[in-house]
Amino acid sequence: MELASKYNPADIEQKWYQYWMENGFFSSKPDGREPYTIVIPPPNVTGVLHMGHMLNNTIQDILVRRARMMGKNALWVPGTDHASIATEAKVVNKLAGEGIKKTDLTREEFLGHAWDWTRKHGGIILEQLKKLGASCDWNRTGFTMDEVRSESVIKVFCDLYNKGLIYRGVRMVNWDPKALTALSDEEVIYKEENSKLYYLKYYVAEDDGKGETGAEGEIVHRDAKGRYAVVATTRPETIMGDSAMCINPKDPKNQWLKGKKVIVPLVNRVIPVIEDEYVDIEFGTGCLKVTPAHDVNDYMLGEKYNLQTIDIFNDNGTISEAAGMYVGQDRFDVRKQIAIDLNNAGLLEKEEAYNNKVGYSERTNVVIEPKLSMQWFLKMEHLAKIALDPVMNDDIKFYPAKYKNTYRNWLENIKDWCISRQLWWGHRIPAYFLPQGGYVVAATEEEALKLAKEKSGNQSLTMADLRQDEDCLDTWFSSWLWPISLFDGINNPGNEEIKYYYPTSDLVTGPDIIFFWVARMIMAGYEYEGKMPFKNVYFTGIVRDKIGRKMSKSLGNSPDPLDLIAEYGADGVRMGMMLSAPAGNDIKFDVALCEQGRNFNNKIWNAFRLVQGWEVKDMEQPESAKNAVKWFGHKLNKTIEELEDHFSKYRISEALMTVYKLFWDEFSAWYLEMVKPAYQQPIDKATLDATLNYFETLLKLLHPFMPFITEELYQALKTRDAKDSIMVSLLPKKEDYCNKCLDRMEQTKEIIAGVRNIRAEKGISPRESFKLFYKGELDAKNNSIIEKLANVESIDVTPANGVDGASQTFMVGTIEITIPLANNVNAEEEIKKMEEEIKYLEGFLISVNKKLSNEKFVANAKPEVVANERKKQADAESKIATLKANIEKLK
RNA sequence: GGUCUUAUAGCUCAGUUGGUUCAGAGCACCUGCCUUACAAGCAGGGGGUCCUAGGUUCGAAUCCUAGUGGGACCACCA
Repeated sequence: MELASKYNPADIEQKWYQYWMENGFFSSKPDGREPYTIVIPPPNVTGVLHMGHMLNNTIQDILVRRARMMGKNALWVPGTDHASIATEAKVVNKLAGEGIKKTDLTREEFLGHAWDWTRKHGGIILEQLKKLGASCDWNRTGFTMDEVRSESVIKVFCDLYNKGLIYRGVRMVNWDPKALTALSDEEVIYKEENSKLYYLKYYVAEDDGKGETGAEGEIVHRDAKGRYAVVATTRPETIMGDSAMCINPKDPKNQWLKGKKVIVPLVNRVIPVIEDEYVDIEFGTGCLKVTPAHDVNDYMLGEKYNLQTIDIFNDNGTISEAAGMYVGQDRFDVRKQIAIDLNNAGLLEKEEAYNNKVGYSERTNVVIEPKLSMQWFLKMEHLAKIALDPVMNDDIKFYPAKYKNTYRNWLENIKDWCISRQLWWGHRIPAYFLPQGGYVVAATEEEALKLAKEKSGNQSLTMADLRQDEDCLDTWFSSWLWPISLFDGINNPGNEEIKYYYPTSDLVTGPDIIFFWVARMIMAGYEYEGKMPFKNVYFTGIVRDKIGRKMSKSLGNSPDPLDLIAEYGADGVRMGMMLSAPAGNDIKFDVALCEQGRNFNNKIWNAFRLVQGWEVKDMEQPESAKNAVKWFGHKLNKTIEELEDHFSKYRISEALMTVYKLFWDEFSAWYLEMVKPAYQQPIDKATLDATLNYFETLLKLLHPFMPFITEELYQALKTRDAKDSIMVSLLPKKEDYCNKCLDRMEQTKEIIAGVRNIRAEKGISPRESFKLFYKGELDAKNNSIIEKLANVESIDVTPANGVDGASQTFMVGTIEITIPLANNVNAEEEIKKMEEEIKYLEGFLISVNKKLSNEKFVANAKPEVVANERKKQADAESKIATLKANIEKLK
């Protein structure tokens, strides 16, 4: 059957994925083999595939497919994350579109909608991963909120509570006024912003009207209304919450304010001036307004000096009743308005442009409000301690290692983790409040009731008397158990699966979640399994567009991965991703790389077309083919060795490039040309068999990178058993190879290239054959190959008196090759060329001689280095002599 | 402000303990070819002050110092 000259991936990808699934090649059960385990970083359940996922999952698939083909029991566990805030926000939006407010629904009703949404959109991303070729064991698909995982989360919460590591209290937390929930520190992203610094007048209360000029250095502001202090603030809308003004006691310019009281502008409340060294004398005017309810540092001052805390914001970021003014208006509207009002009242001294950093919610992208509230916290000191050393001493290896620093830095400065969220979509906190106050923590209602009875001494309590905490847990409080909970290690400690698959082998993820997820998994791993959760962590880069911008929806610079797959094939896209993705570096993605991937697929396809068209005949194996077969065997083994080295260092893009060159340059451009019979001529059986075997080996080496085309050709190469597949075949083990043979072939290639070069220069057709002479140590083993590929009719030693007539020479190492050319030589040109080379060699010789005449060099350098220089010297001298002789002859 | 990281061809990057394998690869580019597997191809070719300035050394892309320009993370700025 005639095959198309272009490979069409669409035809086969679906077919083979189906085949793999039907035969259960992805699934794994514990057995006697060495396990190799990866757990997927669970994508958001309602998310869609983006380029970051493509990169991440391609790498995981390459690793797991390779491990499988190395005979390990390879398991890649897929799953999704319930993504508390993100999903809840989506559901709230969707309901809003239908005119339903979350506040109009009961918790149960809302969760009903959320589950509907999850069922509808959940798993789309997993289907997309299948298009990419991901070899996940789909039967094991987990979800952070399914039964097993939920039970694990609750159990762990109770355990940590009972260990005294979880506590509840009022603290200043990051409040998201859109999602209406607290966030952890890690969920706040600080962004540079061009804002304004407002200078507000705080008049001194009970001013005597006269006042004194300040002592030297003091700045005393005074106008018709009296003396005043100036406070610089970026947030004038918070003045309603002011409860003090603070100066640095050592600040000379504000000495006059000591002990005074000042009046909050517009609000007209009188507040004290306090002194604390926290205040930066250099900043603004050295006067700080203290708003304990709305700033972390002010909160500390408030605690220290026992100041009143006035919470002027509602949860949604509007001004509360407590403010007394602007009630119900949005905080940013009020900022604008209050500046106008202050100005009109003569209370705004000036405005300045100012650059500062503002915290935004990672999920909803609204400005975070520091807010005092009652939350649940996990103490981190103990957990940080057990997680630090294993990474620092490389029990768990980071690739690239530079992230060890980042990791240590975070762990050494860690703060307690706020784990409660004022959301419904998530694991509800298993704390139950008693009617008379206090609470109990328990995994089930029954236990809770029992504990409540004990605690209250009231045996007649019923469930109806208990009220479960409304909050749910931070999403990461479930993700951090992922490598354990996927094997049910929390609920069934020491079960067969957790014993076999844990610790997992490699984790592939982005550095952006090193704190959110990686560090916390390590904590949970040691706390609950007493062992690391994974042995190696491969941090991918961020996928950027080709001019370096982060890919984002708003920029519209992110291609749809499925469109790419449709255009270039999954294999082509996988290769495109990997070509540009050294570990840890950001990758600049360019569709041109997918094109390169597609072209490579086509190259493989066409190599197959050639091979499958050969007719075998009972005939002797030509000398050239025999030598080619031997050589390629060595080449293959050497490359396998290189590949193993690259993989051991997680240099995956280099590994790919190595196979790429092996297939394209060595196999297609050289080997196949060497063994290829003339057009429509048959091939001998030995060569054909060897070639088919090599082809199969190459497909195996390529398979982890390009699963689809390799399966297609593996199956087409020869008749296979019913349930055979390349993906469960074994990679060849590295065997010894002969370096001398490899070197010899490199020399052979150079000679062939030299001859081709002369043809190109002189415009001689490849069909015109000629004789070749050489001087020097040429190993004759590959002569038949030279004859074939360079179209040379004979190879002989150059006669002592040279070649008759015109000729052309070139050097390959120390061997001088001469080709007689009847009428094609321009003597002058040749002489000129040779003279140029002599000039270069003489310059080279001078530098070598200089080195060798340097006594210090000869004395200090390693003997082999000196010997090398001597050899260089000798070689250069002999080359010069040869060239000079040739010039003489031409003259 | 602190910590870390990085600078090599037009682009993306390799370059291990300093020394013939040290100035490389892929892509892009230029020239010639529709040569019966492949123009998504074949054969050739050009291209770099290894960021700058010092230093160590017989010898530096490689080690040290400083500077400049990227990048990342952390902290803080009222």
